Amino acid sequence: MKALIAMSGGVDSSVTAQIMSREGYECVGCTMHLFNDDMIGKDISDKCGSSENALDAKSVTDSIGIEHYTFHYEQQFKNAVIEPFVKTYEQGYTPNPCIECNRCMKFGYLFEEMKKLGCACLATGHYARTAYDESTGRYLLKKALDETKDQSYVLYTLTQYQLEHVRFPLGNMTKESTRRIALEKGFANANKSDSQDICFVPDGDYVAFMERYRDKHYPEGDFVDRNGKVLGRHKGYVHYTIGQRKGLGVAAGHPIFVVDIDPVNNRVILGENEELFGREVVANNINLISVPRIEKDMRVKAKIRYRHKEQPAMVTQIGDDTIRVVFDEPQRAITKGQAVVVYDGDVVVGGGTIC
RNA sequence: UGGGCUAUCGCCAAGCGGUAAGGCACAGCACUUUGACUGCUGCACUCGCUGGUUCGAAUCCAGCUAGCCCAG
Repeated sequence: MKALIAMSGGVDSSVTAQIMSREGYECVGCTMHLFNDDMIGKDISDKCGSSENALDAKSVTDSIGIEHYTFHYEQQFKNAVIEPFVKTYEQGYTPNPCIECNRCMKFGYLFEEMKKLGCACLATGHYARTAYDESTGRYLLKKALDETKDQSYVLYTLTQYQLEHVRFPLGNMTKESTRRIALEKGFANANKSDSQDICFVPDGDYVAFMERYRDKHYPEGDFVDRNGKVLGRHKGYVHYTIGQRKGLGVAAGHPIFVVDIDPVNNRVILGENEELFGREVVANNINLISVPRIEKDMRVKAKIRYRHKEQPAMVTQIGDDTIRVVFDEPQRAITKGQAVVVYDGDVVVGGGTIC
């Protein structure tokens, strides 16, 4: 059986290819080329989606002895990930580009390639698991066995069809065992550090990226408190996110945080930490996995950001494309643009974009 | 111009004769396939300036400078 392996050039996806190959799949490795250096304007040599990584991936496929393709998706990536990313910030929200990238690139365009190449499945290096629920006839997305590396949060957009055809060989492994395999196999990238930051913003300065991309400067404005009292000047509202403390440059005598962003008036509202807590989250653009629809209130655990520790909550479907999650305890910095993902034990029920 | 008050790190602020707390901001690191949060570390050989008293002063005294308040 033929399998397409999505390879970023990192350790995880390399080991994924190794495991799939060892399991007897006829593997084809591939790497997506997502952006060009001139677009980034910086050295991106060690980042996902760059040319350098395609070479790392190629060295691994060579050592395993499988084919390797590079797909050029610069335009698709720009339309599907970068543009929405920039637009979301401009709306005063905070995007999670990894989720869009998974939805549109890895499980969108790459899925098309999988079919074109006659592959039965696509394997990626995500730490998550899939399963089939006999009783409901639905494919499930489950947390990784190693919960500290679990990435199911960024995969909540997967459809039944995608779940049926995706493989996550690392889902029941620990990071240590993955790295050990890479070392045993002598992969060139065995000791490469984990990826982090936004792949197309390698220096972390996403605003500088946005200004290059838009060829404009986001104007400065006022920091104000709830009463409109000016507390200082901000560098442009797109620099900030709800709950942010660092980088404000406002010495209030005590820690002060971004509690709201007003893009229309180019104002950033500052306030106390306590003001950041809320119990209710409404999300749209939802994707449900374990059930076709949430018929009645469900007791769940939910996460409102990637590194959020899941919290007990009640989820209700309040529209065809909308859910409401009410946490037992108030959660800090519920941020529009981020995703809320709900879990029933190890199983991802679904998720949506906080609005 | 008379009277009073205050001058300590970028901001706020302890200190009251014994050899510069703390908070905020800032920087670095850790954490991390988003942005944040968080944690750890660092951050005034010096207390507006100049003299004086004292074994020893940011702390007492004098003058100067600056700012604030009251008076005019």
